[in-house]
Amino acid sequence: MTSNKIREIALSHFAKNGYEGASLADISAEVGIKKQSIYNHFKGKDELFLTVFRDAAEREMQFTESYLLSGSKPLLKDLLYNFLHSYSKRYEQEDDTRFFLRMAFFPPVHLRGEVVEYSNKHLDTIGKLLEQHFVTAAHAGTIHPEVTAATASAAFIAVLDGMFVELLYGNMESAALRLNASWLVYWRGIRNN
Amino acid sequence: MTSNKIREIALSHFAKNGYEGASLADISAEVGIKKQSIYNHFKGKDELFLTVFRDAAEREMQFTESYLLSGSKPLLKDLLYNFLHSYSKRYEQEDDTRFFLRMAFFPPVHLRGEVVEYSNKHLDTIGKLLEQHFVTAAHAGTIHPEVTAATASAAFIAVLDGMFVELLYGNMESAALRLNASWLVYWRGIRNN
DNA sequence: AATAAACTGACGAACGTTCGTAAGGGAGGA
DNA sequence: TCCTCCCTTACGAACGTTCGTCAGTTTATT
Repeated sequence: MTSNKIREIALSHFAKNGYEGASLADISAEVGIKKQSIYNHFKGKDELFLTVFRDAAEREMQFTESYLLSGSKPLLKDLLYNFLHSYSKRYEQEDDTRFFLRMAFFPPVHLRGEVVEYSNKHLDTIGKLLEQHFVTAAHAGTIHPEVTAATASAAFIAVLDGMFVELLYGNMESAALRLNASWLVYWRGIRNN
Repeated sequence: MTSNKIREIALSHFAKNGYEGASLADISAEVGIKKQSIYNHFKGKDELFLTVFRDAAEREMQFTESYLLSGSKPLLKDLLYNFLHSYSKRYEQEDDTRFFLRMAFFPPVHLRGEVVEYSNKHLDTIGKLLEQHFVTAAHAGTIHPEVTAATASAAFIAVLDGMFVELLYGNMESAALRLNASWLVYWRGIRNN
């Protein structure tokens, strides 16, 4: 399906060059068609972008939920640690995450509203899913009483974002280094004993 | 001086819209001149951008050094905590930091080399300046022996970046909330006792 | 025969850039 | 003081290019 091919390639271009930096000419060239042919599948650049963005947002959401909704209840320590590593691997392999992250930070001005809405939804979901685990862990005494579930959750998302930054800015290796350091300090900071 | 006015306004436009999103027409209009007149002061868009970027990078560097080179040696806890808060306030008030951060993440493709070079220099400087304080603190027994100076430093920069993300993506209030959480967990994670 | 999806061709608008030109001010000599 | 030369800075007009978009036509599939 050409439409899907356009989606895929458009996503990679948006991720790499941003909305303004990505041109329909370049995208269509890589697809192997003329840029005018894109209009057989999408009304215009905006619709193409929003379609691609919504798809990516949904896949991000699904990944998160599939991880944090797990019926099995692993140890908090394992859950969090694996989540960080899975997400970093995901970032490395999937254009989705790079694209989603870049657009969440710097959306095209005239589509800002829609983009921000989806981004917030995603963050809220992560936050709520996490909080459940932290509350459970707090009751079980896994977390030090000085650290509330809300605090542990907020700090964890900060660790996640810090990892994203290093992935965006540095590379896999430097991100792994930072992740190890962040995780060591973070877990020491919230654990009980 | 018109040249400086161009610099200032160009910086704010680059910060808000990115390199491709900022047009010489918009910039010059806000300055109060025609876009052709910019060429009396700069060879072109690239030179304007690089000039502005180098200036911003230098000011960022100066801010960092003035803070972390302080001849007086405050307590590590105070130094770090105040640094985080000062930087968040700086981000709020200065276009410099927003601009620098955005361009470090997503530089214009054809100027990537130069931009990355300056960004790395800045990060290295922060890292080295921090490491000194952490080494000192480690010798003084302020930091828990399980946490090396390098680890504490890397984790702290991650906290800083996490704060940047929330500033970029959220707002001052949400950033303050996250900062409090991150800081509480971080300090618990590295302190001795 | 009908329909989807590719094509060619052209459009106005915006982009960064270059040209020649004119206004203004300071320096130096008559 | 006046005149001239030069330098700076602004301008209008236009450049070639690229942008996203629209209309009409051909090709391929069913």
